[in-house]
Amino acid sequence: MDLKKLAQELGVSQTTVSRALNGYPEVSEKTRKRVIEAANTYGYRPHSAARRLATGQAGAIGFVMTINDDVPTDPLMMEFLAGAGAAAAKAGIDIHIAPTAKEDELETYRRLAGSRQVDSVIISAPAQDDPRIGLCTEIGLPFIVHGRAMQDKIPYPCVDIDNEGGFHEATKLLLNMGHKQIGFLNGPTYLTFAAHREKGVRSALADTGLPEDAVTIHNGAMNEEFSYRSTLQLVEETQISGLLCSSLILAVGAVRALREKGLVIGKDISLIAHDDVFAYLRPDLFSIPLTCTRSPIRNAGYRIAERLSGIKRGQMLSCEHEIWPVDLVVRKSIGAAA
Amino acid sequence: MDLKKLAQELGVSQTTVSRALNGYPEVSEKTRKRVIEAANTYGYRPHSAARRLATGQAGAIGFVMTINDDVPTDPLMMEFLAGAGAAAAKAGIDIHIAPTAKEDELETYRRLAGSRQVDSVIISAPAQDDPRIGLCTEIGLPFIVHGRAMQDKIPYPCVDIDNEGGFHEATKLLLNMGHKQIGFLNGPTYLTFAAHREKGVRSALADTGLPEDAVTIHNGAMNEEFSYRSTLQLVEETQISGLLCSSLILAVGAVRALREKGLVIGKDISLIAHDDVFAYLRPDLFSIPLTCTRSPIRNAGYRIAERLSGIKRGQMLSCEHEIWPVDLVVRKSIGAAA
DNA sequence: AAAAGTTTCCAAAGCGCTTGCAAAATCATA
DNA sequence: TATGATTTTGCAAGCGCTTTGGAAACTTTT
Repeated sequence: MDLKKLAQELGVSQTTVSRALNGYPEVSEKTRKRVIEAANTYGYRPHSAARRLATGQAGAIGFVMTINDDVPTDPLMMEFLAGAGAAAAKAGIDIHIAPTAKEDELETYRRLAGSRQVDSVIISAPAQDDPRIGLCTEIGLPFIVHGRAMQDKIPYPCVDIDNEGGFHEATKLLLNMGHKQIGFLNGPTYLTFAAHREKGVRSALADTGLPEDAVTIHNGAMNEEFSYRSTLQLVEETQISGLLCSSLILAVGAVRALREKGLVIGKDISLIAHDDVFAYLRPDLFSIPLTCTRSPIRNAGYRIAERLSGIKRGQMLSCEHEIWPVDLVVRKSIGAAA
Repeated sequence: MDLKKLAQELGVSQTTVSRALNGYPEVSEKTRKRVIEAANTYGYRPHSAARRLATGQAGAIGFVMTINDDVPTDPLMMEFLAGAGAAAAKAGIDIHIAPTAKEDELETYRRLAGSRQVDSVIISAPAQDDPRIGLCTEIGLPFIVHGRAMQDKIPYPCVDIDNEGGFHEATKLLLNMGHKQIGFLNGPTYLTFAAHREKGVRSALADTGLPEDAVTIHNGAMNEEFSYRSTLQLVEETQISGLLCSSLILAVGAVRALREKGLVIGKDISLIAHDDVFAYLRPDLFSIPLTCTRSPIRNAGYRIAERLSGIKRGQMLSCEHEIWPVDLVVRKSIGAAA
């Protein structure tokens, strides 16, 4: 059933049906009702491609997903997408996933824009000076960054959490409890979130008058093995009594290493990790419940899609930086320094 | 830059440009080369909606993602999507994510088909008698089931792993090592994979001449907490010396409970879990490396998208059931019964 | 009752691409 | 060189929707 047939069936023009269905005011309520009813009974659905062609809008938000065989997919991405999807569904638009190899990333954004498959895109996991921001600005593809860049040449809109503040507070908490040497397992510093967190940690040390080498930082892939090895090394080679982890996955590896070394969490070592809120890995269910900085990544996905769903192709967003506070949830994994 | 302009620029007709770019044979190689070069320098990309409208093909595979606030997203979904995405990218088509609340699920499939946004869909996590199979067959929306149904009224194509065989083998292994009482933490039995796995376990018992109550099964949500509680209960109320888990997440909870009870894995209790292969949770990195039935879910995603990417809208697939064997990887978490 | 203003509807022109059919150009054969 | 066969190209008609510019029908005003 297409527009033409439906219009014939009703004995009105296609124009009228289209307007009635799309809520235009110049259709009498009586006609509108009749049209809507008929559309329902016949199960009419506009052909999306036809509508897109006619309106010039894609009705979709793009999400470029980089997949490399050697790099595992991020399980948090699904949480993020669930949030974005919910907001998109509410606005009646779609999430368009564009898988790509890392090296073809920019080309994928170009393709998405050029073929008009999406009206806007989400830029996730931004690097400090991420080329995608420049690219999207240049080609007029509206976007929101999930996270932040660390450049001020090009303004851009973003939604991010206060990584610096969160880790500042977490570090301060450890310091206040008397810890003098701490370890920090973090992501690679070319990613902004990692850089921000490091900044937060360092500023807390400075505030307390501790030297820079009071913290030993390991940067690396955010997986369990990296964290296990790093923790072993930290325990063997330094005198840390506090440990910060940039994710719960890292905390899992740390816990394994600490246990192996016979160290008791919350007593010998105080542990704080960042929790993106992921139902399959809950900090309160660790054998020693974990103190966490906490911010649900699903909410970020929702908010970004929400902001994006209003805007049409070509119309750039206001470059507002929306920074959310990070909660600090205290549980049993921390204690006073010996 | 659109077709028309590009054609003008080259001094040929739109037809010729279109044909050259789409690899039709009736264009001379000389012309084709010229056209392709021009397309590259001008950065021409066909408007996807226009092409879709003209060809009647959507060029996308649909993936309906149910999101309910109370039900967490499945992290494995991302692995699956990574595989599907890779195959889709290879074929030059897209994965179209359609988020939906559980109760609107069927409606979402209808909408996807009606508005022609996709040429085909993936049906994942099928229930024993899943209504989606009937629906898609009825409305002529091509699909492949990831997993299987348990009905034979309607034929359907699927890609699944041999859940029954895998758990049969795993159970047999435990029985051969002398275990007489085993526990089994499984998903809800309305989901086929869970039903199949139970079947495999039971048939192994029967083969060995053990009574039905040699196994105690707990069905529930596949999360860590369910598994933790269930394991505690099993240990307290039964005499099990072997434990099967339907996922690594369940194994995590089981390990926590067992450790808490002071039971040594591989000695007091033998543990086998199913591993969907998920880089963030590796069975070989458990403190006692885990024996597993193993099948990468990413491969399944790849294969399904691959099969789907050839077919065009309306053209149903052959109802082949593609069942993959499941590996049994033995590690230290199992040992002979006392 | 005619003029002016409103409301309701329609015809037709796109949107940018593909493709059936016909025409033009090229080649092969007699 | 003429003729038919073959390769290459172009014209124009869609694909199904939105939307502009009016026309037609109806109300209100004078």
